[in-house]
Amino acid sequence: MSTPTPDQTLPEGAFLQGLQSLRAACSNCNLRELCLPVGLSADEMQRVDELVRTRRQVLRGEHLFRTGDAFHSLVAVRTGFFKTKVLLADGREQVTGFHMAGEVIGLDGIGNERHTCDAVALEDSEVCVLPYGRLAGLSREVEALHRRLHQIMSSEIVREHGVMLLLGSMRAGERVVAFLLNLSRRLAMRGYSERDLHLRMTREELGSYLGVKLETVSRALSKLQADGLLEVSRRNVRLLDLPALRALLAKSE
Amino acid sequence: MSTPTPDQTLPEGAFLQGLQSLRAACSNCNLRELCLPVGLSADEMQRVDELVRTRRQVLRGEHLFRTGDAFHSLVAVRTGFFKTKVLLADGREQVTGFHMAGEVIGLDGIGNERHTCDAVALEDSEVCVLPYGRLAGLSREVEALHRRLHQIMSSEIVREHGVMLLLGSMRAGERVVAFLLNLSRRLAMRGYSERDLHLRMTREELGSYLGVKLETVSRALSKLQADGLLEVSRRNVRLLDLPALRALLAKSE
DNA sequence: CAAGCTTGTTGATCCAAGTCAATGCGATGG
DNA sequence: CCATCGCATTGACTTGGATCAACAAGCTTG
Repeated sequence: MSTPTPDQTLPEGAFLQGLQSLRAACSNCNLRELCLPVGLSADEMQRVDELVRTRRQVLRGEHLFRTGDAFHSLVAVRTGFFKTKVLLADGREQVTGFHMAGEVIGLDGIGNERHTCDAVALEDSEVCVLPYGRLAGLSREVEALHRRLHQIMSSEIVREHGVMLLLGSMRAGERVVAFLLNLSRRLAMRGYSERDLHLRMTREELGSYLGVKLETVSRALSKLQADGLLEVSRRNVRLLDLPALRALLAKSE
Repeated sequence: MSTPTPDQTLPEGAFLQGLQSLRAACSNCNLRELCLPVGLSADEMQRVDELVRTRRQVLRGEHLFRTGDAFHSLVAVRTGFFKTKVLLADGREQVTGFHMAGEVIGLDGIGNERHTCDAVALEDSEVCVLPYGRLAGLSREVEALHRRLHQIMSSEIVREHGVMLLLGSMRAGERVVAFLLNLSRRLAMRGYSERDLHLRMTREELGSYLGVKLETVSRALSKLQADGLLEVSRRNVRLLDLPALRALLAKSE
């Protein structure tokens, strides 16, 4: 795996059992600047720690939840990578998002106590389980947490507006570029290179997300490579000319 | 206007000034079973009444808010019809939703205190202004309101998943049918006919929402009419065979 | 009520992306 | 170490929807 892992702090076999609880705390998690506890004071974060006890391992290909599952918890991605997808009656599926460390999934379940989409790990991953009832309860006591929850949901709405714009108004090549730049930005926020991307999904999954066929994704990438804007080798993409890529989106070619 | 108005309870020129506050109350609003106060007890609803004082008239074509505007309030549509849209740098726009009585708009602004889309009235409308700060404050005291706010945001996320499915995985004809059935259901929930629809948007706006061109919308409607599934006359649509229309979506043709 | 908009319909043509098919290439496992 | 399998690429051909264009049908407005 060519990508560095952000999580080197915690030896897998911590020999003091007591360390387990410390291990599952937001307070000393390196994602705390990105994840649920943004905007919380040290005190407040400790109160959140008390309910974020459970971590869960999800292996590549496993479902975190499925459409129809009862909703109990949100989950924050700690390591790894997920896709969420919705299904049409005849089996067609639409990937609605890709989710990485520090992002919260499961918001769709709050409304009617059932999940309305599937979440699948695209690589071996670890998530923090956030029991919704307790989270909601605490958020009525801790204003910053209340705000943060609203903010997370609102941001998800805004993100989806962006996807709708992409699906409804862009051509295939633009969609691919928009996706790559979005991924680049999210990786940069986490301290990774904004130029060297390792795609965690197949061309088919990416195509589903972008509303095009896998061959179209492949051709779009080849075209961008031919134009000298990036290098592709299977799932590794190096963005060679970020300004030019951004310009492709700024004005419609 | 061929559509009945749901609001016949309140004479425009109420002669007792005191009635104004009563007028702007959720407690005696006929939309209370659909709108913000769903799930609230009578007592709780009265507490919400105290912050939902302001109504605002928005004329056809007027903006309720614009991208970049500072965010202060959510708004609940009381009468009328709105579209929300996002813009691309080069001017292309994507309609992200159509909003009718009882629906709450402006959730996109919570995340970063600025609106990220435009909301425009498609007919003369009236909205209830819900000052966000006070709403958030009250929701920390009134648990049912807290739950309801989360539910509204979650439902919006789920709605958008549906639009992504539509934009990413359906063909033009299916998109039009999905839209009509969705509108039909929402009208039925409000006590209107599920068969007689009056579209409030142009073919172009509908096309933008559906990710196709206006001519394609027009052709799809003509095709459905030729097949005997509905009648179209400009903006009036009568659904003649709801089961058949639903079947078009259930299995891919 | 005629002139001029805006909106909607329909036809003819074109092209971006879909479909179908062959090939390549890395990983995995017997 | 070779066979297999899943994933990706590329080419040839097709097609659904876009584009361009003409026209119709309501509305405004003078």
